[in-house]
Amino acid sequence: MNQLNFEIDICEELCEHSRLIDLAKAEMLDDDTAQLIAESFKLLADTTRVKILYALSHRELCVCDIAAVVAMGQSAVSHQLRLLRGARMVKYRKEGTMVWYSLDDDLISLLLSQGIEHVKHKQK
Amino acid sequence: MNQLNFEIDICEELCEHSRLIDLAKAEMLDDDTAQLIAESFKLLADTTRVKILYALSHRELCVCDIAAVVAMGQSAVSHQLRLLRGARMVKYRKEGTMVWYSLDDDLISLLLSQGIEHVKHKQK
DNA sequence: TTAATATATGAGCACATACTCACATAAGGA
DNA sequence: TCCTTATGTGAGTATGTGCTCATATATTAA
Repeated sequence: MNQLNFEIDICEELCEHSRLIDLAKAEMLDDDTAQLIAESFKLLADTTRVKILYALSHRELCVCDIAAVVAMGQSAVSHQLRLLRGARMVKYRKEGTMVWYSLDDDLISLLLSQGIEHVKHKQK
Repeated sequence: MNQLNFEIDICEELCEHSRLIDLAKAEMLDDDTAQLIAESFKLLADTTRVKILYALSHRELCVCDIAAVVAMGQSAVSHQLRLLRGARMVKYRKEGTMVWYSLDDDLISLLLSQGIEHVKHKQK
């Protein structure tokens, strides 16, 4: 009688539905995983980086080309590339003084295109 | 002789590769679209919101249940739900004084699971 | 009406982020 | 060697973000 977990969605105590909460808690992502996921999305959550990744999803480009394409300064682009490199979303190869960047894997490109889908869908 | 667009990837002037840049510029997302995409990802770019959306991807929950599951105050959760509502990532229905939230469409859940895939993949 | 409960929201604050500017580094050519 | 070019990075700064706290709103019950 000390357990009151009815199998119905009725407010028990303080509005909380213990059964639903227990279920949801049991399958919840742990803090570290949730944070890693958030950090991945964070890298896709900036206009400049979206443009950079979108450009790279079509072809390899060097830093100053990227700067020209996204219409930002070389320094700003370099800073962003550093973040993307850190998350291994882009890879690069050096050729003399130039550095050519490309996407590190296809999942990024897939995520991006689904973001685009989402936006189109929400615009109706 | 005033056009120097060789079909080779050799640095022409100021390092920029005009042909690549022209191609990339031609297919580049316009500013508004890139910003909408970034704003969508921004909503997935926070640990608390990731947890909320993940919980809602399994079942409908009311506000205080969500608060219990993600271990945050009701106010904090309410603020986050407001953002998610604004982007139509979640929908809700009122039942008395309670409000039940659920995901607005399956694309969000798909995006989330691909974010999770990405993290798993990068962790090797 | 009054009280209780569930949710929403405005203000304030601490912290994160994305630029710019100046300069560092690295590779090539004269 | 010295100079030029391509890229990287630290510092500073303006802006954005996500919480807490207090309070507002809305619904239900007494």
